[in-house]
Amino acid sequence: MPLTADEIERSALEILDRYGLGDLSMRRIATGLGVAPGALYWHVANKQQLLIGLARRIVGDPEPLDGPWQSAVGQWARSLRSRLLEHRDGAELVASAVALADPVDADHPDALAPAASLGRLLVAAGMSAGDAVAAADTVLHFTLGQTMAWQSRAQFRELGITGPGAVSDSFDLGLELIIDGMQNRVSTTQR
Amino acid sequence: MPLTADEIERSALEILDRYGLGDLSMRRIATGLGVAPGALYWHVANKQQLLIGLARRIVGDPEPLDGPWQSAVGQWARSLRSRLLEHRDGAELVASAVALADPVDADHPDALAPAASLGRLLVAAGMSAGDAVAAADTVLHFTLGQTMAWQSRAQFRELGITGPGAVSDSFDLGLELIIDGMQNRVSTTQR
DNA sequence: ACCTGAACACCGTTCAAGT
DNA sequence: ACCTGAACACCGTTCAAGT
Repeated sequence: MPLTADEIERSALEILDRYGLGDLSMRRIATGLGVAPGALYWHVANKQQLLIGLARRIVGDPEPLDGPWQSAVGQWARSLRSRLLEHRDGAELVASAVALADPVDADHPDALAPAASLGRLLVAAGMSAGDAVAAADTVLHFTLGQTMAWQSRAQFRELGITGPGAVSDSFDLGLELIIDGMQNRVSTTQR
Repeated sequence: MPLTADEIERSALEILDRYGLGDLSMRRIATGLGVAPGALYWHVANKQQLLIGLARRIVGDPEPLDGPWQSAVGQWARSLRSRLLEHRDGAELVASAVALADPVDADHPDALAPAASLGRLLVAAGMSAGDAVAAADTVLHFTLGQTMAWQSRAQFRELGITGPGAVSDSFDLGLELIIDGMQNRVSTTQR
């Protein structure tokens, strides 16, 4: 039976997890599927689009967020972070896909815009639309960047290039700091 | 007269600015210098190290920061941002170099750690060492991520793939939000 | 010491031709 | 409709051999 885009993406994710982003080539995916390299291009436009598809899979659907907005923001960020950490080079892949897929707004529901749900939550909590977008972007970029650095350090450690001993994980500290900063926007804007 | 590492880096920066990160290959740099590809490897360990060197050049030396800490933090971030925007794909290049060069701490003064000076400033302003590292990292990752997304959107726009009209620049909003969040850490820790 | 020539082991992508 | 074979135009890196 014929190849499908879904099969290609699943196979690509396996290579990513086992060998890393640097070894994720179209030719390797094709070999893994027992197919000629050119065959992939019947199902997938090009490598960039394939990577965006992988990023979408890694990020997944937004969790339902409950409780007061402060803890919902924390939940959102920690959930994104843990999804990124489930795959080798997950943060790096998603960070560049977010930039590439960027036309990120409203009318383009297909965009890779994980912060959209967070933005809506912040509006519901009392933020202006502009502040909510900026605040959601802040949490998103912080999470992607911090996780990317953390993950690449972790991979160095696995290779024994230990560098400085356990760099304490400052993710939660940074996250709280951002949530604190949001407080003003919510209470200021609320009537 | 012989080639130097400095010459190679300068030549690489020109290619970056004119053709972008995707076209920045060792072979192209060599051609630009009128030299065989292998010649570069006498002066530079490999492409990764060369990219880290470029990132160091782009980031440059820390500006002297003055005034109250709140405005110094703003200065720091805006200065980093404008340096990233001076080069095509500057944010993307520096973001990945920061992750790659990571063993980022103390004893390794050669690391690409632009947030170090910011961390010292925050300690001087009254933060604990741990909070200062986390806060500086937050500003750094936010700045890299936001600028990377902004820059790639800007490049799409140049190609006419306009996507959504002028997405308003939420950099300053996000930055203020983070600075607000820092306030608590400074005043809480201060005696 | 510094560089060339030439090779090795790869890439992404296209496209006629087959089934 | 879906895939193969084969090509095109590239990569990063190594290393004997030259000067």
